[in-house]
Amino acid sequence: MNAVSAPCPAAKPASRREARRHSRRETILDVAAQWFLEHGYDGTTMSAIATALGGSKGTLWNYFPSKDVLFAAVIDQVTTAFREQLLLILNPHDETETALYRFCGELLRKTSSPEAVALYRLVIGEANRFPEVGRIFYERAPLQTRILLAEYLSTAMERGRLRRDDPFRAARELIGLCMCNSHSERLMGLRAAECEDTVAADAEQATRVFLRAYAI
Amino acid sequence: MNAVSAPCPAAKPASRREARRHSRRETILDVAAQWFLEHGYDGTTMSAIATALGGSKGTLWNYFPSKDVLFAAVIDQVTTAFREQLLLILNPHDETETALYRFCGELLRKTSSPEAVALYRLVIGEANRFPEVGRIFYERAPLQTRILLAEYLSTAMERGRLRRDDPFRAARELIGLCMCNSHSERLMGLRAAECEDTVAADAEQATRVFLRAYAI
DNA sequence: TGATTGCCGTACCGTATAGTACGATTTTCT
DNA sequence: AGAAAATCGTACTATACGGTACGGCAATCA
Repeated sequence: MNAVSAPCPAAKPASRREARRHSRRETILDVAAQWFLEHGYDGTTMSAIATALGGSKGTLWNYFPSKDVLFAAVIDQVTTAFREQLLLILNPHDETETALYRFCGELLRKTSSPEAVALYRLVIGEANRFPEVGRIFYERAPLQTRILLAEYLSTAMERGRLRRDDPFRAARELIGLCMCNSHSERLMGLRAAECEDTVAADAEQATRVFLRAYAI
Repeated sequence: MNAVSAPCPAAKPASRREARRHSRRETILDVAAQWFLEHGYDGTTMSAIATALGGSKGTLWNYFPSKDVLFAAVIDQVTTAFREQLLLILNPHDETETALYRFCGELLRKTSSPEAVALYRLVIGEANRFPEVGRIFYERAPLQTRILLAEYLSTAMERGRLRRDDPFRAARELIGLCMCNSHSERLMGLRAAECEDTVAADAEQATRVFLRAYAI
């Protein structure tokens, strides 16, 4: 068992310096993330980040040896945060329709937030220059979501609630039915935020079509 | 009626100079398109384009007054070309299943080509800096495809081949079922080109699920 | 053929930016 | 308290890039 509320692995004795250094690093990552997400890689300058930090450039380079490295660290942190924020509810005690409907709603709300859209844009836009970035993001967020849903669908198929089929493929299809509504339009900047009514309607429609195709 | 094979509106008398100028402009657009698609906006320099042209920078600025304007012109040209290349077959005399299957296959082949992927990336990555670009691309390519499919579906519904429902929404769903298979993975750089077998399998699966959901 | 127009090559300007250097100052460790 | 580490502010280097200027050469036009 780990000690309770030990956020840091290997539990460094947390000398004052170490703690300060750690929190400073987090602050830098937060500020940098804001800039990268809002202005893209080239639109973000190290000087701007340093200024926004209220610190000097020397300090910035003390923590990250180059812009590339800082960017990679930001993507790492942001995708982790995104995955954690994307933990989705799939209550096995709910009616299948209800469970899926709620899942779709959550998925839509979270992937249509301005931050999520900015992250998608950044990852896709820099996929050429930083091939790692695409993989990291994909494996942390969309793939995890799909696995989670596939497990649920698998159980539902075994219990006779859904027609038996490849659950991993079915998961992809339900997610596709959700996202097809507006995700790419949003990525291209054609839609602002989504209102709750639209989300509910889209989630309901996706669930309905999916259930028709996978009825027993 | 327009004159036959008059590619240029207002049919300039095509003095030698005018013709030369026109073709030069096309060449510039082609070269610039290659660079922008492969390296992105910031990764492309005007000097590089000029060198690739075999010409000088002065000439480049003679045709386009700034990098922004050149980029906009490139997007305009490339999206137009993409739309034309995306004209899809929907033969009303085929069996519904066959028509849709062929449509899906074509759609997949065309949207998964390296050039198409590069274009999607460019548009999405620069959606912040060039808000126009997203709209232009969307209205020319994805929206046209969707309208085309919706018209076909509408007819099929009227003829009793498919369950009556909103054809425009149904079109979005079929396209979503196609694209969900691999499009976003490709945008993030996780897949290379697609082999024909995969395309066929994906098209078949999308058609099957769609038809189950929209059976009469 | 003579005037015009466009193109090439190259040098140049101004600016922006990643990254460095360094001395002064503050914070932390022992 | 005194040593060590981190931070700050600022000035600086090197480079890259968008865009301009200009003199000479080739194609085009009338």
